[in-house]
Amino acid sequence: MGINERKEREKAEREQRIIGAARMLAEKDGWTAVTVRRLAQEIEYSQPVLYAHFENRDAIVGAVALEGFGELGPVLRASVRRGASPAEAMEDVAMAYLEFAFKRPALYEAMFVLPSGLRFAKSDTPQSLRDTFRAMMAVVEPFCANAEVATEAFWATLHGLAELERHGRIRAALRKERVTHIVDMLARRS
Amino acid sequence: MGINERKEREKAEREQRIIGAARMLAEKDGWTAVTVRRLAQEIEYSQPVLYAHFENRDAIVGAVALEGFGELGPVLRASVRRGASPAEAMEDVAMAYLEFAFKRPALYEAMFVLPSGLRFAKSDTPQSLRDTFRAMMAVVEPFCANAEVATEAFWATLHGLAELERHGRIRAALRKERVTHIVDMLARRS
DNA sequence: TTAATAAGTCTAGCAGCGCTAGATTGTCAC
DNA sequence: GTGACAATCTAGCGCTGCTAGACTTATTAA
Repeated sequence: MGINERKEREKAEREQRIIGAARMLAEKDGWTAVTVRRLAQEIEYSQPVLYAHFENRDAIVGAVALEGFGELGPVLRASVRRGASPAEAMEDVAMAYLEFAFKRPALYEAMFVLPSGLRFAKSDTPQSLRDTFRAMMAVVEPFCANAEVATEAFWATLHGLAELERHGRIRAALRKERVTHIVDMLARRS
Repeated sequence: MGINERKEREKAEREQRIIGAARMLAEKDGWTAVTVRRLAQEIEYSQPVLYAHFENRDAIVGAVALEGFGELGPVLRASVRRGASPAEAMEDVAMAYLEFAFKRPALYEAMFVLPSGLRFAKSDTPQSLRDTFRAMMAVVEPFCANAEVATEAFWATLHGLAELERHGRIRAALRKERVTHIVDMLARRS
C-alpha cells in the first residue's frame, strides 16, 4: 500500500517547507517576524495545519536549531587548515565558529539563545550537537588535562564573543585580535 | 514655584515604581510576564500613562538594565577578598559575576540579552557600564599586555558561561571547575 | 469669580499574536 | 452509493503593544 507512504512523504516535505520558511523569514526579518500565521501563508495552508507538525511555535524554532547543529559541526571540522599546528587549528575553529554565528545570526539565535524546547547535556542530546562539541574538544584537548571542562569553557568563550558582538557590546573590528589573544592564552605550554 | 518641582518629583517616583514593578515581575515570572497592561495595573494607572514615561516596552527593559549596571560594578569590586593575589582576585570577580547572573537572572537578561534600546561601546555608553568594564579590567590587567582586548575576551567568557549554563547547555555543577580552569589559563605567567 | 487654556488621565479600540473548537470538505472501503 | 474517517478550513478566544480621542482636573488670565 504505497498510498500511506506517499502521504508520509508529502507530510515530511511539508514539514521541511515549514522549517525552510521559518529559517528564511528569520534570516530576512528576524525571529519576531516568524509568526505561525505568516508561515501558514508561506506554505499555502491554513494555520492549524502547522500544529499537526509542531506542538507550538517553539518547536518550530527547535527544528531550525536542529538543522543548525547539523551544519555547525562539519563547518568547524572543515575549518582546520591542512597541516595546521594545534594552536592554528584552535584559531581556525574559533574563527569559523564566529563566522558561522555572524553569517547566520538567526540560525545561531535559534540554536543557542531562543527557547527551542531542546534538551542538552542529557541523554537525549541530539547527536549532531554532540558532534559539534567533539569538534571543539578536538582542538582543545592537546592543551588541557580535563578536556571536557576545558571545552565547555572554550565554547562559552566563543558563545560570549558571538553574543556580545552581536549586541554591540564589544567592538566587531577587534574580533580577530580577541581570538588571537584567547588562543595565545590557551595554547601556550604551561 | 514649588509646584512644578513637586510634579517632577511625583513623576520620577512613579517612573521608579514602574521600573520596580517591571523588575519584580520579571524576576518572579520571567520577562514574558512583564506586559504593559500588568505594569499599569501594578502602579494603579491606566496603560497610556506608561507611554508618557517610556517610549515603548523595550525602553522599560532598558531602564531595568541600567539599574543592573549600577549594581554589577560595585558587586564585582566588592567581591575581591582582602589580600587576594592577582589570580585570586580574578577568580573572585569571575565567580561574583556568575553569581550575579544566576541570583538575578531576569536583571541579567535585561542587561545583556534582551533588546533594551541601550547603546554600548559608543560615546553614550552609560557611566555605570564603563565602571563595570573597568572593574573587570582591573583583574585582567596584571596578566595581559593589551588590557582592553583581554578584558573584552574575559567578559565574553563570563557572559558565555552565564548564558550556556542558564540555558542548560553546560553542567551547572562544574561552574567552579570551569572558572578555575579559565583563571589558570589566564593567570599563569607566560 | 469666572472663562479659557493647558495638563493629566482614561476609555475604547486597532491590528496582530499563539492557539484551538467545531464545521466542512475530501478520500477511502464496502 | 453510502458511511466512516482523515484532512483541512473558518471563525474565534484571550492575549499583546500601542494610540486616538474623550474627558476631567488644574492653572492661568480677564
